[in-house]
Amino acid sequence: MTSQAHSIGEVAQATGCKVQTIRYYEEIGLIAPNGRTSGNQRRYDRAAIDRLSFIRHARDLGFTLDQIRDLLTLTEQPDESCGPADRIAEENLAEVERRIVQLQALGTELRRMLTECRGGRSADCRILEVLGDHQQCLAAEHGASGQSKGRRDRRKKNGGRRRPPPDRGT
Amino acid sequence: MTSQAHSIGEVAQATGCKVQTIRYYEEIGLIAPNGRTSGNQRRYDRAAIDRLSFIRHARDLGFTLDQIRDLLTLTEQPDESCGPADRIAEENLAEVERRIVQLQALGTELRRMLTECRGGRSADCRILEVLGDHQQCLAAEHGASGQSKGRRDRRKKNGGRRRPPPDRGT
DNA sequence: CTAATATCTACAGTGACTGTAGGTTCAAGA
DNA sequence: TCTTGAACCTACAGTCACTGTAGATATTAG
Repeated sequence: MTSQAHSIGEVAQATGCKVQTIRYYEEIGLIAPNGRTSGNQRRYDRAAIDRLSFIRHARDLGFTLDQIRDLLTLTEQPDESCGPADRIAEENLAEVERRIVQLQALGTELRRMLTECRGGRSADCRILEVLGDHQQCLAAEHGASGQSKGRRDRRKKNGGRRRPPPDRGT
Repeated sequence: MTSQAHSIGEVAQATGCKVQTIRYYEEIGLIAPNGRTSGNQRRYDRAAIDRLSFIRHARDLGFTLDQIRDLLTLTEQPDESCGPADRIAEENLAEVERRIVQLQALGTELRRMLTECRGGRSADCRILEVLGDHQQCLAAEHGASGQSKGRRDRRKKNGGRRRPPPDRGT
């Protein structure tokens, strides 16, 4: 009855999430363990595993964590209309379709570049040439990057250095 | 002077990059200004604008900055074979095609979820049901996509609805 | 009891930027 | 010449959705 108490490792195994990812989801408030052992280790029940499976599946389907948060709220209100869930899925589908169109344009352009350039010197390379001159690009409307913008809370104080400049004399 | 000295703002205008992005590219060693004014402001010539246009175009076509770094090196060695450029483009094309296939599977699944669920209570919602149970998912092989996009406000159910998409324009 | 394994916290790092604070420089108008 | 105010400067934090590390502690099998 009392669904057994699973360790975080078992939950990770069962859901296909990494241990760190589960802890990360906890940090941002998506899931919580039922409790802890006397030695402070997390323990989860069956419901937590289901919740995590839901999250994982939705992530695989391209939902953002914010969208998933909303979907999870909906599952907790079974008598409410599921219109919001519809809307989230629609939003997501529209985004997926936009990205497919974009990627197809990119694919076309890349294939064209590749068929036009087969060997030779860099100076004659169609790839480099096309990249250097957008005029030559057939896919006038390729804007590939899926940028994101969003927020979430606290943590992280970063001072990370990047790869140092290669220091070629310009 | 051969080529006029442009401010970073003019270059941003001309290439469609943001001012910060240009400074960021400088930080990671992709471009550098020709020099600075006595007041320490960056000045660019025509070649820098071309280089930045190249970068921007390649980014739009889905190349990573690391790939772009390699492509730029190639443009500086016009007598070398352009085989490496070919290979980078091929790599990119393969990745693009992989993503298209995945996104198409996602789209199919989302459309199916949406057509099966039209209104009703959350408790009966096919979307939430399918997400909760991977068995019900036709796209058996929708793997960790890593693709996502989204932005919205505040975590934890606030009412804050979406801002207009701040997508970087093309 | 010991050794191996699992878990804990806290933080840095990823890619490709974007945003902010607080100061400085530049160019145009009075 | 002086004064605005826009554009610029640096330095750093923050974004998404994690992943990886270090060093300490807990649990478990033998």
